[in-house]
Amino acid sequence: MDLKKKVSLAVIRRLPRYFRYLSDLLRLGITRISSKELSARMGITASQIRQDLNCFGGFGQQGYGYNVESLYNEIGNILGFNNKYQTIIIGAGHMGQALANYGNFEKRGFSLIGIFDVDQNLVGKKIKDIEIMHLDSLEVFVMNNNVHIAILTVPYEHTPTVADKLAQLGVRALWNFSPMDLKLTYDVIIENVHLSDSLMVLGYKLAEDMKSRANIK
Amino acid sequence: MDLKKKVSLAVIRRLPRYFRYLSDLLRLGITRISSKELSARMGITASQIRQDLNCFGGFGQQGYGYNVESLYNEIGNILGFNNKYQTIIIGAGHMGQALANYGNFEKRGFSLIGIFDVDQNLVGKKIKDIEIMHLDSLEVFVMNNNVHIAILTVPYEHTPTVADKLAQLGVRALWNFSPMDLKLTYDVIIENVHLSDSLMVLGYKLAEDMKSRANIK
DNA sequence: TAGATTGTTAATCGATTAACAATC
DNA sequence: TAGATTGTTAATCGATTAACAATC
Repeated sequence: MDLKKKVSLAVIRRLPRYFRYLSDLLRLGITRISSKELSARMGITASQIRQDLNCFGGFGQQGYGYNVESLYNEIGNILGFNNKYQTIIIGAGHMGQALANYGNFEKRGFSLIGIFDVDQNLVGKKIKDIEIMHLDSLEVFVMNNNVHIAILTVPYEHTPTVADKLAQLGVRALWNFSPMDLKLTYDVIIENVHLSDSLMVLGYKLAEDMKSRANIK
Repeated sequence: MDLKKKVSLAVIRRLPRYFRYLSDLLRLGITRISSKELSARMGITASQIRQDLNCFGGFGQQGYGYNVESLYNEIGNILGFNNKYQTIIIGAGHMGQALANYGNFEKRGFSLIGIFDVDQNLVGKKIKDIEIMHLDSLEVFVMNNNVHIAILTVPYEHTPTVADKLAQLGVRALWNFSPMDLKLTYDVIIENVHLSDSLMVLGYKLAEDMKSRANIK
């Protein structure tokens, strides 16, 4: 049925970035933009911008460029901002609470409907009008609610167990903050964050930079 | 002086992952591993593993494979875990506090020496023995301390100003959590996290998955 | 109409994978 | 020595960039 070939993940990962730039342009009151201008702003080639966008359709017009607002809406659609995803957070530690408090997810279609933890001191506490529940009530909760996404911010050692349970209960996607690669027997969508990996890469870049500075001297 | 050509960022970004797997093997008491076995565990090709490692040196031995502990140490060295990086956090909101409380960074050489915010209700509060300071004291603090890295968890609109100031004061690297691409006139190392981009990609994957399921039915 | 800029094909570049001689 | 597995070169694959005809 779907004849067009799958868009590569490299392209998909650039979409949120396009969206942000278009959102900025919109705020600046700029109504049209050419791939060349956008290229200069974003620091990528105009060619890549046109290739990327044409994976999804011809949103531009020869001799004119792209209409900022309509392109903004198109990319929003592609990213699925019209969908509504029911989301829960597992692990109400510092990171879990930080994510719960981040308000911007809501307006992209991710609505938080539950937070779980095993710590009795946290259970009952409210974050953004959502009461933290005990992990024991997860099963019943998921069965009674259509949970699309679970955000995993649990300690390292509990990650595989919790992830497997969620998959088993039919949760479709996991946003994983544990520094661990999930290997599930169930078919679930996973997006890893691995913050510590990112910091280590920064450390590497910094070490390289310091080395090259030392060489110049 | 440095004749070997620069290792690509794609390779660097895999190093923390190798390190994690080796750390697991070490914990399991496994002393040697071949690229083939590691390949099976990590889900990447043995060829890629050997190529990656050989960017930095010949750590293996024909007919034997790699010694887990020595490879673990080598990668730790490459990632610069022996270096000590003095780190500060700008923005003591939920995310800033979550990062401050994350203990594992310390053992990778990132030591937290200061936290700053503009909110008077937060100033003076202690996180992990570090007192939150007012942003006004940033300048003096950076001049008196050798700050290598600043972690940026400030609101969107303040990001460019703060980033620029840090760069100007000589901070070498920024770990940026703002959903904004920093463009600095100063020469500073930047590693972006862009959590919301990651969530949007998850949303896209999920939407695709739901579409293909609907088609099968 | 002339100028601008897209959509798209072709060329290039870089990253991944395969193959195999070297060697433990 | 025979078997295993690396380090490294060559082949393949995919992603990025360049070029240009189509067209607004």
